[in-house]
Amino acid sequence: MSSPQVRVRFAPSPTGYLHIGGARTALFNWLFARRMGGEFVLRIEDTDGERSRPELIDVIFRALEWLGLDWDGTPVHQSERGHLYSAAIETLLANGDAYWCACSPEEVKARAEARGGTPGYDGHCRERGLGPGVGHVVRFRVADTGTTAFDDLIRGHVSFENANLEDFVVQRSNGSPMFHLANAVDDADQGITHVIRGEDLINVTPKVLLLRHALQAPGELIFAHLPLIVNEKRQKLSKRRDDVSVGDYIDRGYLPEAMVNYLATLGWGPSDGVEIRPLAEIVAMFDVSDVGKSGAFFDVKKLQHFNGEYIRALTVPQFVSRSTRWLFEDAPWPAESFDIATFEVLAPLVQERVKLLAEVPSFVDFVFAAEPTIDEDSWQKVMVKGADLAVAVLDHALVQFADCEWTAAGLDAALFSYAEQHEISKGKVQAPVRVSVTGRTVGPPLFESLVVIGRDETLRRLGSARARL
RNA sequence: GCCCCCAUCGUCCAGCGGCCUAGGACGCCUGCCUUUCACGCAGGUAACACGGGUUCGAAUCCCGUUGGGGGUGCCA
Repeated sequence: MSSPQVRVRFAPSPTGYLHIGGARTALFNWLFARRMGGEFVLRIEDTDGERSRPELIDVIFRALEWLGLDWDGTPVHQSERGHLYSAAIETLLANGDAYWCACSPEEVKARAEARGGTPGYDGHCRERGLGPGVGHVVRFRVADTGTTAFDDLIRGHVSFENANLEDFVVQRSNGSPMFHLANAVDDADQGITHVIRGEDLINVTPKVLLLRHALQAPGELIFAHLPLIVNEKRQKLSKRRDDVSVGDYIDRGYLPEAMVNYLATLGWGPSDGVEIRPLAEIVAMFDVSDVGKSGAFFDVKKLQHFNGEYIRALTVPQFVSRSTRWLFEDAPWPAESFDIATFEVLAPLVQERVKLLAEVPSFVDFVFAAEPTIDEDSWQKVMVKGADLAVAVLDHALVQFADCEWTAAGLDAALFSYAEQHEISKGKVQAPVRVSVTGRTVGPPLFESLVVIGRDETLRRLGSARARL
């Protein structure tokens, strides 16, 4: 009757914000679950009371929601399941699979150095028959011989010599469980079938396997270790040195569709080579065993390209609505001078020019600010080095714009009559007007911009710039 | 040090023994379009780390070397 249901989990630790690596792990778990018609559940791994910051849990949930990775059921918090871990530890102790250890971290380290620098616990308390006590931890007894191995969906057969595994801690001296233990217990308790996680955790897999075996966990857990996402130096992305907070990408105006799509191309790629495509298609094509093995560089330039594509694919109303946040928060103009209807006129022109939503204000600031912000390089190039032409063009525009038809076509005819008369390229002729009115050499199409600004203000800015020459 | 993993253009992916003169995408360069920028379009640049095998045949399989990464916590 019950076909083997697939159930995967994303298990963030609330010691920081959701970062790019975590988002990718969550995404691949989600893709696998949705592809297999299984479940994707969340587990908050907050066994380390000192490092966990409860307030971050909600931040992580919101980032997942932003990405569109919906989860099944109610998230489980390890901090509320202490009894399960305690019971497991009791079992291990009772069966002789674990023992109490009174060695402090300093002692363990000192003995390791005395041995010749090989790190790790030496089994000092293995046969001492110790019981609970202040500063005592519980260690798992790893067999001295044999191997612990597993077949990874991505990496194939991976095996470890037990002799290279130390007797690791399963319960801290403060009584809280270590994550391997909580992990083994929860995966079994929650009926997890597949563990898809970063390769940085591949070395703890034998510990979890040993624990599961000792605890007689039912079924077999299938692992898939994802290649790490790396920085330009090909090192694992780090919160300290790299720009990895998903929240920061939200603030810069990346679209979640673009982020998720891009993340899906890191370590995996559709066989037909079409990278930018709807999530539903990715779900349909996804297969964990097709995931690559080597680290993938997080290329922001390529992410931006994806984002630009997604922005341009938006309808104009969608673009306007998605941009609003950047139009009101920290915008480079007084809030009261902003007018959404005016923005809507320019929106289509801005939409095809930005790669990030956060860039939107810089394309329309000259409309809402009292004065254009003059870009020095632009001014130098057009108004100083090209002063002669600038003077002539501005004088021409000042006259022509005073009574021409105030439409893009009317302005075009009025200004470019100068280009025709003097056989100068339109590009050169429009530059002084653009810099005078918008402050820069680049921006949305000029005449549409002037229409929005209005005749009076355009003439005022033209006159003001002319006076500076 | 020890353990584990990895190795195709600068980057991401395709390639799963012959279809490879190695394909697509980003980036970069050139041109076209054009009132700037951007978009779009047309081109170009550029890779199977090295050495041995296996095979009629290897980017694809095996071994080694080199290089890179990860782990080595009473963090996860």
